[in-house]
Amino acid sequence: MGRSSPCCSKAQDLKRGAWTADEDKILRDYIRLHGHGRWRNLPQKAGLKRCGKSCRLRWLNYLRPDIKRGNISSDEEELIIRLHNLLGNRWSLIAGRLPGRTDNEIKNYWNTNLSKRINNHNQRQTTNTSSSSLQPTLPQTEPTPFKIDFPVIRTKATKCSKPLLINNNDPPLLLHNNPTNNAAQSTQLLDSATANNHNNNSVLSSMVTNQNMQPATTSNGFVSFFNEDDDKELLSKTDLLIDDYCNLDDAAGGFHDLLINSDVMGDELLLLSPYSDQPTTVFSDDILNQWTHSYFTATDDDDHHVNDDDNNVSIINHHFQQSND
DNA sequence: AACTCGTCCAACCGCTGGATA
DNA sequence: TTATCCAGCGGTTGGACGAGT
Repeated sequence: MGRSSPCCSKAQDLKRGAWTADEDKILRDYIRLHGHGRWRNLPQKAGLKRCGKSCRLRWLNYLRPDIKRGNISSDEEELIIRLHNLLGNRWSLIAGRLPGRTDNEIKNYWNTNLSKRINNHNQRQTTNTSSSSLQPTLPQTEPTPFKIDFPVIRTKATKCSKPLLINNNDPPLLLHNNPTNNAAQSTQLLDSATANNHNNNSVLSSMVTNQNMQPATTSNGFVSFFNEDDDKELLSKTDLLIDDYCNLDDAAGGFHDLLINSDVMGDELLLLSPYSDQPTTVFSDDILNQWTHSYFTATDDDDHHVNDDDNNVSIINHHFQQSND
């Protein structure tokens, strides 16, 4: 793979620094007319003396219509902390769980607010525990910062562009990580499903598994749920995360609960990720079954909820691409 | 009022890896 | 198979701003 030539050559006399309102308007108007993408050529076409990267960043972090303005709420803050515990500095993944927030915003918020608070908190905890066991506990009014001594999930997202349609009458697809279920076979399995089910409601699947994970009875990675609104919705294989379509507040067992209770998974099997020197969190079949069952059989009218009987749900167990290829 | 210092955050930079010719 | 394009990611930077002296 070659390195790209720098798109923002300093010799090109491109403007840098803060954007003006005029530039914003030009970019917004251009994207409104032509859509975004092709960032490299966009400035020239739009008449902006900026590099494509700069335009892209300005659009994504500021001009996008779905950007959420205003302070991070306490709920959002708590979610950021919990997601950071699980994902580490994967700002884009974290941002993906916070609608309207950008990775840059979350990263800045973390660096300027949360990391300090958490450091202070941990420092005080260390002091408390080292000095005396009779030290009073921290006041309960202390905001949520805490540190779960729990391994960060390291994912390796795999981008797939191949459209996939799966029969909604088929049983949910569950890919286990086991020695016979490597990435190629998973792809084959899904492609086969694709070929057999092109007239049916869509469900998105993903297929990256790790061929060295054992035992066969252990599932790891993430699970995503998909409901279908249209009869022929077309989705693409892509990288997924837990709760892409889950209600975070779902008391029946959504990701929120999983995050809140993540420390209870300490008893679950931990395996080494093939591409990281850090342990990978593994959800046992029991947890997955319990979680998915309660989720599927939840009986409210939320659009995100689907009934187990409908089979228009696919369970996708995925992630962890073999890195030693 | 002038200066210093710390904080915040928009923007930049280097890099990665998938897509494609 | 290789080179290049391109979008995206995460770390870093630097200017704006407010608080303190």
